[in-house]
Amino acid sequence: MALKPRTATQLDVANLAKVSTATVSRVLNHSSAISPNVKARVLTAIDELGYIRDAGARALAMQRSGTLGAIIPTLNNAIFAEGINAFERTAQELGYTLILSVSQQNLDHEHDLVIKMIERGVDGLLLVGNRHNDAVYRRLDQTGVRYVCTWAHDAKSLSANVGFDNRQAMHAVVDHLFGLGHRQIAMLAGQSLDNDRAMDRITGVRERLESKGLSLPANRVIEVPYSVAESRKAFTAVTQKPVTALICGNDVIAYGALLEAQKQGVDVPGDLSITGFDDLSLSAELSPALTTVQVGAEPMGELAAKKLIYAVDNQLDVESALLQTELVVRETTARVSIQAFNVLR
Amino acid sequence: MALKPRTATQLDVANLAKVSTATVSRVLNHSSAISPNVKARVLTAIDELGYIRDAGARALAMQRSGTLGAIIPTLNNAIFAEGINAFERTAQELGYTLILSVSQQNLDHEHDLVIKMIERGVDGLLLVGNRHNDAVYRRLDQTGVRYVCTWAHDAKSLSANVGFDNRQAMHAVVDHLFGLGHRQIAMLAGQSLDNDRAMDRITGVRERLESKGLSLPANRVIEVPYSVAESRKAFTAVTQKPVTALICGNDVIAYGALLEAQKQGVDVPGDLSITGFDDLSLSAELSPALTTVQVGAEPMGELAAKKLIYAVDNQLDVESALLQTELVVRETTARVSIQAFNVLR
DNA sequence: CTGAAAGCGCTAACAA
DNA sequence: TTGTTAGCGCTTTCAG
Repeated sequence: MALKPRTATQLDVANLAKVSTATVSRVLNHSSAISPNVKARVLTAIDELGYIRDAGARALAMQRSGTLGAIIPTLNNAIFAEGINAFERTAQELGYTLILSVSQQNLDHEHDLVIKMIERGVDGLLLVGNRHNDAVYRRLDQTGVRYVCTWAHDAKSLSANVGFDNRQAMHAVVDHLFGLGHRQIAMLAGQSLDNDRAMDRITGVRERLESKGLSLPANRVIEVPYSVAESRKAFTAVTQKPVTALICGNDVIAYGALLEAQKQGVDVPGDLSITGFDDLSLSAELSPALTTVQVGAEPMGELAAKKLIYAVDNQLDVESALLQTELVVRETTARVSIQAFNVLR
Repeated sequence: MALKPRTATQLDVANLAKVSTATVSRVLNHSSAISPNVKARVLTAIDELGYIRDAGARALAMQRSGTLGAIIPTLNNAIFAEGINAFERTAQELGYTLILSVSQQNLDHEHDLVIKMIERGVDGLLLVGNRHNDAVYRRLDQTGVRYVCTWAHDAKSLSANVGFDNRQAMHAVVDHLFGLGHRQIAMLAGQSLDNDRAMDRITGVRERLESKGLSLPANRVIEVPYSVAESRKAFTAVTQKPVTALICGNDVIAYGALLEAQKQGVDVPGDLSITGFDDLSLSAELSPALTTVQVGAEPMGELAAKKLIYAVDNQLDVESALLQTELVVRETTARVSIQAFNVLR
């Protein structure tokens, strides 16, 4: 069966049921009252022909596709996968279909994908972060496609945000470590190029340290890809100077730091405290269990879908929502010890 | 801006450029030779109006959407996320857009999603596994939508398969453990309901054990959801009887077993050998590093996209491909010790 | 090389 | 309650 057979159309159904196509459309859409008799005939005809309607033609006529787009940096990061999983599930429940594209963390590429999404006629679009090419905003405004930026929340943003405040979340981390007596703090951050969330996390750490009279000099922060292996490689360099606490850009990076510390015989949290960000499900299971920031990717994905669809369905602007993060203190952070872990180890 | 502004159409471009819509279509599709002068006028008009074409209308006219569908059990499993990430990337590179739906591991739900995919006019469809409702196969044949079943390979399957042999992969695991002297083997499997891959892995273990004169009685295999926490809970029960080796349905389950063993003071691999399945990137980093089966989700996703698109573009049947899995022996498996780990621990 | 016109499958007035 | 008739925005013969 290499040739695409011509499938039944509404017209075929109409002919078989001896009604007009308009009537078929009506029973399919429950749009107006239909006599039981006619309705039954139509339903039978549909069944008999195995008719499946053409959503594309429908969208063309209705000027509404029933699809939502989502453009994310990568799927190879459990936290994005979890958020999109929830977004898709919610969209599905509310009658929408998901079109998904991955930008590979490249904003120019993201722009091209936005155009493609508009071509596809998505009714709403999910984007990650608050940093996008100007052309993206221009196109979105021009076409009136509603969109929501997630994984971040900036009160000053002109776009709708359903997300959390990355900087503030890091403030809580710094406060926690400071309260435990840590003064020698370094950071293993995510790569900030084209990534405002990673940037905000660095900024959050830095500004909070400075507000306490400390600092985060450039040589105390190393940026790495979100990967355990890469994180391990950078661990030694970032702990070269005396360091009692290491703040990681996300949980995956923290796993790398923790595993490498253990391999090098550095006691966590005795010699070194480590924190993560995301609270992946594994983080609670490790030993020592990881102190981290819970971001709630699942509720975020769900809420983003709801807000977006509500706006689309009611022709309103998308509403923002600020989600709260929570510092989850577990076993990788402890009061700084007398003989702090240092370069002499 | 709550109202969707009317956006420029091909007709607007045509008017501004003083040509016919057919010409606009031609320059957009590079379909036939155009005089440089006319082409320039069209391009200018497009730019001036910020024209973006309507893929839906295009699909209706061409009877081809340029989209690929994918229906997967869940995204909350790194291995699926990785496979889909590769599938999407490849589709994108070849000019296709991905429509993604999650079936939540429910075959009836999957059927509904297949119908929706057909409504959307996908040119090709990716499915996971070889077990689907009869109606799914019927609809797919009826409409002529090409599809490929992944994450499994069965030479007897009537559908195209791009995947690996789950049973055979487990044979290698059993052989490995047997070679190390293990005779008391139990299994912490994935849930086999609506999941032929999980089922095949159990079958693979069982048939290989039996071929060696051993057995896998029902009380030696416990099925658990793919979650570290759930796996930990089941660990004690499955190791109740004397057991020297534990085969896990995937890496996540193996993580749970490993962590719980460590917590209970069971030495791995001294007292108990543990194996996983998938070879997630973390598996190589743990200590002890996990012995597992590498399945290559990334090349599989890529190949599935290529095979599917090739078939669509050339009106051919989709070709199957059998991918090889590889047993990666690391540190969680070892020769069975004299005083085997047993119920007396 | 370019234009005119038909039509992809559906919905939405407007009539009846 | 039902049918008729325009399109929705695009591609594609067929002429010229």
